[in-house]
Amino acid sequence: MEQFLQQLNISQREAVLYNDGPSLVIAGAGSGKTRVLTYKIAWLLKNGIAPYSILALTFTNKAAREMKDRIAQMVGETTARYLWMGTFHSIFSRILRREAEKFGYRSDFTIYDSQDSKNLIKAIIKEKSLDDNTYKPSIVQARISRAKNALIMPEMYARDRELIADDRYHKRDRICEIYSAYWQRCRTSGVMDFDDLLLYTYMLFKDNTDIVERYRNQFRFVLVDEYQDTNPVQHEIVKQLAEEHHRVCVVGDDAQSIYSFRGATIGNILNFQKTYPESKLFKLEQNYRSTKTIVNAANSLIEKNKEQIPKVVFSEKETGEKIKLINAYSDYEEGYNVAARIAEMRMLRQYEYKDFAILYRTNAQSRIFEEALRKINIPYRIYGGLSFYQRKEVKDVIAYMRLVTNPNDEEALKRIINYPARGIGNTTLGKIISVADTHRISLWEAISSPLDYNLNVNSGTAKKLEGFKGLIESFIAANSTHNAYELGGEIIRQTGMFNELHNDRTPEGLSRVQNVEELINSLNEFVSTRIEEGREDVKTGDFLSEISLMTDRDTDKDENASMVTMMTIHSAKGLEFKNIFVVGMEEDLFPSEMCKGNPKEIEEERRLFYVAITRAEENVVLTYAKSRFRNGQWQMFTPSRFLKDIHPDYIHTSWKKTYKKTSYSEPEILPNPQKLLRIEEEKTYHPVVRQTIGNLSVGIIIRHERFGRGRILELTGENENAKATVEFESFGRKQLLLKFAKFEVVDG
DNA sequence: GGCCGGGGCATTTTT
DNA sequence: TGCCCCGGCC
Repeated sequence: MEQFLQQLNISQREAVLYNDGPSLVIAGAGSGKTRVLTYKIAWLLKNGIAPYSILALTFTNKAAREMKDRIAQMVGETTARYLWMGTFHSIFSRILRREAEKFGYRSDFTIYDSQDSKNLIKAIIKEKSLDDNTYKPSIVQARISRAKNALIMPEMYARDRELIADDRYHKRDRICEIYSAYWQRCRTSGVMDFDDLLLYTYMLFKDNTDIVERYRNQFRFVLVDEYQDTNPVQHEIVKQLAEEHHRVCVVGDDAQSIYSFRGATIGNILNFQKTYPESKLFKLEQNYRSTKTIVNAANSLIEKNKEQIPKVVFSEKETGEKIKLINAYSDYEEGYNVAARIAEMRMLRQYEYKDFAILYRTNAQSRIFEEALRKINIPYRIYGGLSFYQRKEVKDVIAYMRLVTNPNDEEALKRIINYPARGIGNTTLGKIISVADTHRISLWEAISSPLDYNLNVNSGTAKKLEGFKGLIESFIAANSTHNAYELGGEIIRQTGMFNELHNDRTPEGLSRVQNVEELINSLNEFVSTRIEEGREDVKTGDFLSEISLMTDRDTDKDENASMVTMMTIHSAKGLEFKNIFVVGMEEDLFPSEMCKGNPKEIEEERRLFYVAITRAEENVVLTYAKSRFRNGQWQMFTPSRFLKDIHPDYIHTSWKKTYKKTSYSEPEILPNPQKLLRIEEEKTYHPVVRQTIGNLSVGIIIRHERFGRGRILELTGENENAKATVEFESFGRKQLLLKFAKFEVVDG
């Protein structure tokens, strides 16, 4: 136990050990924030606190998973698995499913992603014959989302003077009406959008004393990561849960709050001590990531912000090199400079490609760097863009699965009612929507009983609708006998999607086939993992509730591949690289033009710059161009005001260093990076032998079909229930049900 | 129902 | 400039 605490510095240890009341842990960049959280949880567990009485909330699945894995290593998988650890959205959707009937939902409600929400909003705007230029779906969506995050229901919106006045000022005074219709439609469809998952949780707790009491009693400790990014609902829910015992620990860094545009309120962390007057404040100020120069430069920058919790981040690492500033005449040249610099640093100082990241303010900037890197054969990887689950063909299959789980799901139904084409066009769909709207029923109900609701279509169309209905019903029936993987296969075959996709021989068509195959594979993996863990029925609904809250970032595997990383600064938060290039350091680009004249937003941009710099361990290179081609025309730019915010002592300006083109070999075009990404690990085939407990003993090495090499730590149970606890080299500790587990013995 | 072309437009996006 | 969305046409 003592040794365990030795691994922490004094302030980390104090933060870990204080658990009697509310605490605020202000964790400077690179100061071991996650470490404090994991050790705190491990400490509680080692002191006999039951895992299910600890609630730990994060913002990404990845963060939750990584933390859980680390805790599992410290206290064992069997304990860690019962922790309530996950994203706000996944934890609360779990609670909402349990309590669904309390607020008029079914426990198998489906979830709209942002695109679904936007589509529905767009549809409502159209149905109301509003001009979609004044009522831009994205703006309306943002406004509704903002309202939900601020606990404002439609009827409250209508009474809110400020909101109404603001909408009127922008000539959008019917937003409130759209909001109300959107709310109603989601309810009729039995779906929730991301914001609903939080809002309904809040209402559930507010309106049902017995329920909130139950969870308050269960969650004796509440921990929240990245508190600077919470919005008002999240803040309120945490308050509801910690109401009685006040054992709440929030961790974050106000200097890294960069999501206010999505409704995050930095005030939550700034005012935490007012919310909980008896709270203790812990500051983690030692940065273990970066050189002194980088930390000092970042400090000198963030000093320029007014609103912040005072702290002095310091580094005990070497001084390191100054930050480099490179200018260029054009964006094209900027790209060239960066590529050349990377090549040079790699050659001269033995860096690998994966030690570099290029960070930019907007995704549009990536192209020029892609080209530049490609020309001199530097492998790269771009984050951002369309995620796997957002691809059309993947969403189509998932839409069927959603409809099976919840036939009332409007957006899922609209998506596939005529895909693959079955002669149900927009006219028919329009009629269905209008009938459904007048009777306040779902589209599915309108289709199911066309006569009851006077759905006025000709007999041919009626037949087609019946056929569609029959198809979905057959899937629903199959869902009770088939697992998620089997049903997935049924869906792509029975609908004709399989054939349709395979007939398309174009490269795009092939990639669509691949994507659908990947989805089916992941279904297979999902099902078999759970069966191995001893679960019996693994249904489509289980799969959906997991993946609807997942993003691409959770899927990617090949983190070892040595490539230069390119991404927006926003998506770089939480990551670290040896060398960071922050590019496009120009006024109107960074800080963004949109922030002009708004000091609060400029401060947020400055925090964004702070995040960018503090990603670096060893070197920071800042670049800017005097002109760039943007929005179809050449524009002149001046250097960003943020460059002057860094104390000049920490910057070395290397004006216009010219790299001779001849010093690099002739451009050989690299394969398309998308392809590079797709190259899968070479799969070696291992004969799969079903094992019984008799063949195994503690200590032997096995190779599992998916988890790879691992050592058996424990064997329990007999026959049908025989289980092995295995410590895998790259997947950590797992429990396998021998009846299903696929592995071979490597070393007896 | 699918394809083509014109017009409008153009931050950031953990779920 | 390039992408996306919509509407018109076959």
